[in-house]
Amino acid sequence: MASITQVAKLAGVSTATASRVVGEADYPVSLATRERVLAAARELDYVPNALARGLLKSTVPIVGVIVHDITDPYFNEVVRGVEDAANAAGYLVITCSSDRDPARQNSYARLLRSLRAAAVIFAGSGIADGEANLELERHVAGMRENGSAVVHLSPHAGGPPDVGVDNVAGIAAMVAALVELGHERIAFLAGPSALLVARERLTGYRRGMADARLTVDERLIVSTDFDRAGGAVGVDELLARGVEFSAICCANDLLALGALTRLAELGRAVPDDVSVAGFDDISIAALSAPHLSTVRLPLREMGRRGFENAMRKLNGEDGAPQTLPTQVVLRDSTARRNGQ
Amino acid sequence: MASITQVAKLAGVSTATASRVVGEADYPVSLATRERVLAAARELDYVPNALARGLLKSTVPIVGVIVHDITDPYFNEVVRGVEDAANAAGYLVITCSSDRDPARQNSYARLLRSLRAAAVIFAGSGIADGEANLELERHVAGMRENGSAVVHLSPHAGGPPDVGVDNVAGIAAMVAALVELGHERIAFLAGPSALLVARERLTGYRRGMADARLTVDERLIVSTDFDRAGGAVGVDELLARGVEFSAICCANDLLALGALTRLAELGRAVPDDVSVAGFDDISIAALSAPHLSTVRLPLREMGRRGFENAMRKLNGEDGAPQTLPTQVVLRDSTARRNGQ
DNA sequence: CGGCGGACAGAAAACCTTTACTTTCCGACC
DNA sequence: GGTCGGAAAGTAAAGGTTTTCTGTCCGCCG
Repeated sequence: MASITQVAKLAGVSTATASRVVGEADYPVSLATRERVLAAARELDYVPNALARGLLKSTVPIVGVIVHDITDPYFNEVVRGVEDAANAAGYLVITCSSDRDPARQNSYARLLRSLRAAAVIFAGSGIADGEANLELERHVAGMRENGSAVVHLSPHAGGPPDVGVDNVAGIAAMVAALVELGHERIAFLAGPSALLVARERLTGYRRGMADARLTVDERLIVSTDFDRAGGAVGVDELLARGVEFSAICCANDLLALGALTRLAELGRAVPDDVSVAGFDDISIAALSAPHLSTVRLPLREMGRRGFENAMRKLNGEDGAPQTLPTQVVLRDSTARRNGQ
Repeated sequence: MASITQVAKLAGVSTATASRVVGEADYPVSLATRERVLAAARELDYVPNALARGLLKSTVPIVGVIVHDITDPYFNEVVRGVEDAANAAGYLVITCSSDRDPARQNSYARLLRSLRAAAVIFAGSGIADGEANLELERHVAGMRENGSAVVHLSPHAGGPPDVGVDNVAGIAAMVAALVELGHERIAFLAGPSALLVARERLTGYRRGMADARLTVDERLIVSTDFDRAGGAVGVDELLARGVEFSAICCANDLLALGALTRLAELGRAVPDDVSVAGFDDISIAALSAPHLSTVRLPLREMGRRGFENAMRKLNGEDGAPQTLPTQVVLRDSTARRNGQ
């Protein structure tokens, strides 16, 4: 492949001059010379070597996004937001699905570091795992030392996110909406307790119940995986406990969707027998039968802002944390409590 | 950040020796020396610079995947497959959502080229756009010249895919299944005619009809976008044409899902009034109401194989084309024709 | 007419690794 | 004892780019 040396030779100039032309440097080059270089570059189909440039600048226009699973609608929406913003700025996006495995997350962090990615965005929630987090912290420190930006979109071991939402208020608002519909015995499918974001959402549930002066029956809270299967298991567990409830509030949409499926299999009518609410408003939430009531998170916007936040950090600006708004959207999976 | 020079200095050896230890080269290094180097590397938190290494080898362990939209379940499933295989081999994956815009696709190709990515996988279908394809061909040639592998998972301007499915046979099989259920007036939502894969699927429809000795009523074929909105529009168009049909076969699941929604709005019962079939079997196909009958494509497997094919090409092996099997899966959106 | 500054161009260093080529050393063999 | 060979270590070049530092040339001012 053609190098700048070859372009320079063909144009009859030094590599310095050629570099200044193709790199659009702020340096005077006469029009005639410029055109000759451009012509040579076109002729040789010259494409600058990002590795050489990166070696020199010790960073490359790549931003890594570490997610739990790119297949999860929550994450691919966020990634798309990052991509849109990154693309406009000439950056490429590396996606890394860690499957919530701290070891895999660390291995990704190391690869991204070895690549000198300009920024790394952690889209998923932090995991409570002291050992692994120690190594992660080392990598994060290393990236920062190298001048790379590190951005979090969810609560993590090091504190609150750089760009995020108020999970506590969001869930509390949904609980309030459920209470408004006459529900008092509200179950909560909480997700994995090791996930920081799940913990926040559980806190939101407690807060919402407290705000409504309702006491929390601990048997109504069940820890689950953060996917559809978890939703089904959660419903079964609730039923097995034989505890009464008229609504199920879920820590995310996937759980709610799983609950919907299981409830249908069991012949429980939603929303007539029981109301179900999700959280996140992933794209398929409006597609289920019945359409899912949920709390909308500006997922794509979070991705965009995450990238912008990274750029600000790269420019030495302060990248102050931002909290984006959430919004309760009531569709068909919730209804006024039966018998009211 | 620590360089190998610093590691070498700390360990009291030459950079060559240090490199041989950390790079796990096939070269004898005494145990004592090895341990000293390793200790120094650990102490300095040394992470090799992939850019410097890449500059030397003129390739970097990155594979780019160009998709139409990472948010589309079809593509994120494929990407996940690539990622799983790539990850196991120590490669990172760059995803590029082109939104079916040839210009954007080209800009991605150029960036990937400038990065000297080891391989580029085109997951989406080629687009019939002579002008843009010319530039794309230049980029592809440039990559190959650089020793990078280029893999296609869908039909493209240059021919059939390296790893793909038989779209014609797949759709024909679904048409046969519909015929088996007694349907004769089968409509077809064809997707965008500029998309090569959509053309193949249309051919499949014609083939299926011909196999059943049914004549094709051209008014039953409607070109649409390749998303849910397109499915709704397609249904409206069919109705506007006032043409009779008892089943709708769709060129992909998103279309079918959109058709399902629109049909429900219109009060047409599925499958009692009309049967609906999709194609791809994306993860949400089993979630709709009613559950969608469709043709299963081994999406994740295609991603995995795509990566493996790339690796084979990189190793100079022949990366012969593979066709993966498809399978008709009948769920609840199709039924025996009314009145039979 | 001497000198100065601006516009333009080039030479060379630096970024970090890997590896082909040397060099050194030591034991073994004739 | 001299030589050969292999193990272990080192030297230095190369890969492509950007950028600092030097020049050169020309017009203009005093």
